[in-house]
Amino acid sequence: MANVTLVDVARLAGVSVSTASRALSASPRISLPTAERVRQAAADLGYQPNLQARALSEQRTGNIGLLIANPVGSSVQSDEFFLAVLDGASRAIEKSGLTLVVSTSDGKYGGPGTLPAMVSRQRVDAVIAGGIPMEDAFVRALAHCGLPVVFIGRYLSGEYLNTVTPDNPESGRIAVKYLLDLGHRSIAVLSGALEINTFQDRFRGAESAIRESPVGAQMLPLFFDAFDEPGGYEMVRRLLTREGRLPTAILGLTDWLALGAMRALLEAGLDVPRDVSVMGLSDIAPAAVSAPPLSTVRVPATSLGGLAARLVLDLRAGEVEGPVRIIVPPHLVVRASCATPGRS
Amino acid sequence: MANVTLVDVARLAGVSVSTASRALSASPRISLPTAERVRQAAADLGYQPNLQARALSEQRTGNIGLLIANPVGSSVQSDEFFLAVLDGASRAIEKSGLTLVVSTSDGKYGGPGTLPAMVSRQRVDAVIAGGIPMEDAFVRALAHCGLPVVFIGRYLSGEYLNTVTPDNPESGRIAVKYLLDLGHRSIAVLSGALEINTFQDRFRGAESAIRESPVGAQMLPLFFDAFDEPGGYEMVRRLLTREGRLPTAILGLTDWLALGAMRALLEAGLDVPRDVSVMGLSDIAPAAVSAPPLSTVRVPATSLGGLAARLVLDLRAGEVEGPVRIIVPPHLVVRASCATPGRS
DNA sequence: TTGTAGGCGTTATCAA
DNA sequence: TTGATAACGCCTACAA
Repeated sequence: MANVTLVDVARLAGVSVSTASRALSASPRISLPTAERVRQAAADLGYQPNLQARALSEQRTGNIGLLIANPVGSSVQSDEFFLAVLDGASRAIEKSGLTLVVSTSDGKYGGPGTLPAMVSRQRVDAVIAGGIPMEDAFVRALAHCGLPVVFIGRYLSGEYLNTVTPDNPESGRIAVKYLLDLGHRSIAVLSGALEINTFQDRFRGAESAIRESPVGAQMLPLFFDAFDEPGGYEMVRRLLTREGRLPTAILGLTDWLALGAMRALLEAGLDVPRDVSVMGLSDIAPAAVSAPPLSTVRVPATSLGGLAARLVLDLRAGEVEGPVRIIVPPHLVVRASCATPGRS
Repeated sequence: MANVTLVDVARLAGVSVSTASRALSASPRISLPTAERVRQAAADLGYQPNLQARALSEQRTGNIGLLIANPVGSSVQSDEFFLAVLDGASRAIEKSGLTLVVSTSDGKYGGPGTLPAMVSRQRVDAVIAGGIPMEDAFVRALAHCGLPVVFIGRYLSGEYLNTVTPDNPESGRIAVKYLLDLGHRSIAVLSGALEINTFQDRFRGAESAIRESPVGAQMLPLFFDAFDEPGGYEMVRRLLTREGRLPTAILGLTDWLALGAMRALLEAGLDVPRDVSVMGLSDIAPAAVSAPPLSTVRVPATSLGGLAARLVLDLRAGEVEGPVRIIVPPHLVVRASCATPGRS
């Protein structure tokens, strides 16, 4: 039953190929009885259209590319984040009968002609691109490749791209507000480099929450190149060795940063949350099972994938003009790593 | 430069299309000068073959499917495991000019005709399937779909399938041997259900290491349906409430199991590794940063993906007959969660 | 409403 | 060694 073609269907239904084609594509210029007869024949034969042939004829592949710029082992961003994105995208794309083509990429731009193979070899109609380590030049090149491109969690200031991003400023704000509400007035914020706009946005959100708060509060910003667990650990190690009072709360702009911070604190004999509260941002799996479980702000990865897929599908179909920006709201996840300060 | 076809190349080189085709496919029956001329023309024009057309002509798609049966949020198996597999597969497949098509799947078999869309719609030439929650019936149906299929980490006893699996018995053995060498003589083993052959194999390996050891040692097997972090936690909670001496070491047949065990131990005021040693199996990211960092046995996920891809490519090319079983060796990763017993 | 014919870009067969 | 020519399976004017 593998090689049933439209010719077979047409023959069985006693019509020509073109009629069969029209009947199956629900074209208007067809009589109801013939349409029904063709559909029946197709069903009986177990006909499946050859998508390669259709692609050739329709001048488009029916493939949507997903580019994952997330070198394994970098732990730069949670791996589960991308698997969730992939899951969301996969469902949405399959539902509309298209195919998801995936490629990992280093996200680096090595001059003209260095576009991902799926793009340069014309294997896809549109692409979804995600991953923090994408270089600006790479993003720019990709954005102008001639295909609809939707970026997840990444944008270029001053350029209009199709993007689906978590509301990063809001997530920073939510985190700080929560700490403020608990009564903290001295909060350290652990961030990756501000060149990465995810951090810039989260940081600004955190900052604005402090600024706009009626209660006076102090923020101690700390930056580091590595925004993974060891990075958070290292930052807090340094924090511990310096003079003066410790902040009563530490916010990691990434769960891994927060987890690293917690490790350093615990190792120094401090109690979390009694001595210092620790707050994360992302809600990756380890956050739920750390000791103590990490309070954090959840970024909905599966939604991001699904939304990006639907957007890119609309763009491909020409039903949406673009550029489009979709912003997905985060929400607070309270666990056990934060408490009211000052009981030490 | 998008729509340069072979016709354009042929015209520029002053030859016919068929000659151009042969020249570029490095066919033997071609003169060196013409071949060179054609190649030059192709390069000048930035020619990229239309793979849809090629697929149509060659009667195969040039797509390799990757099926990921790993419902997000189940934390059944580490997500990063599959992202690593994907990364390995993606690299290998792109290197040979083919395309990776990915689909998430629930791994359930709902009767005939329930094969994944990528298979039933003939979008791929071969498939790689991975994921623990795959049902036996699903595996069987997939294995007989008529395409070459390689399973990662999954097999059916009594059936010959193409598989790429970590050496599960060996990993169990390595873990237990390490504990034995440290001097432990009473080891609890935390396992998921033995119906899942991954656990059966790991468990048997652990068992055999105990049995074959010249020193007498006792093993306390514990089983549970959930093999995630809460599962490990729960098992050790129960272990702690019962009579008698505690084992001096606990082996989780999954890192998450071990991490859960560690949490229960720490919560009960016990010290790891002074009071009880804890050992994992997998080496997922959180293992490296738990407190204390988890000693474990590493399962090389990226290699699994790469090997599966190369195997499925060979199968597709008919260069390998099959069924083929590839077994990948694990290795010990020593961190800080295990120590010599009896100093409590 | 239906059928005929041409084209999408490749590869493969068969003469020349 | 090369060049017509015919598939591959589908879609879509255009004609009937």
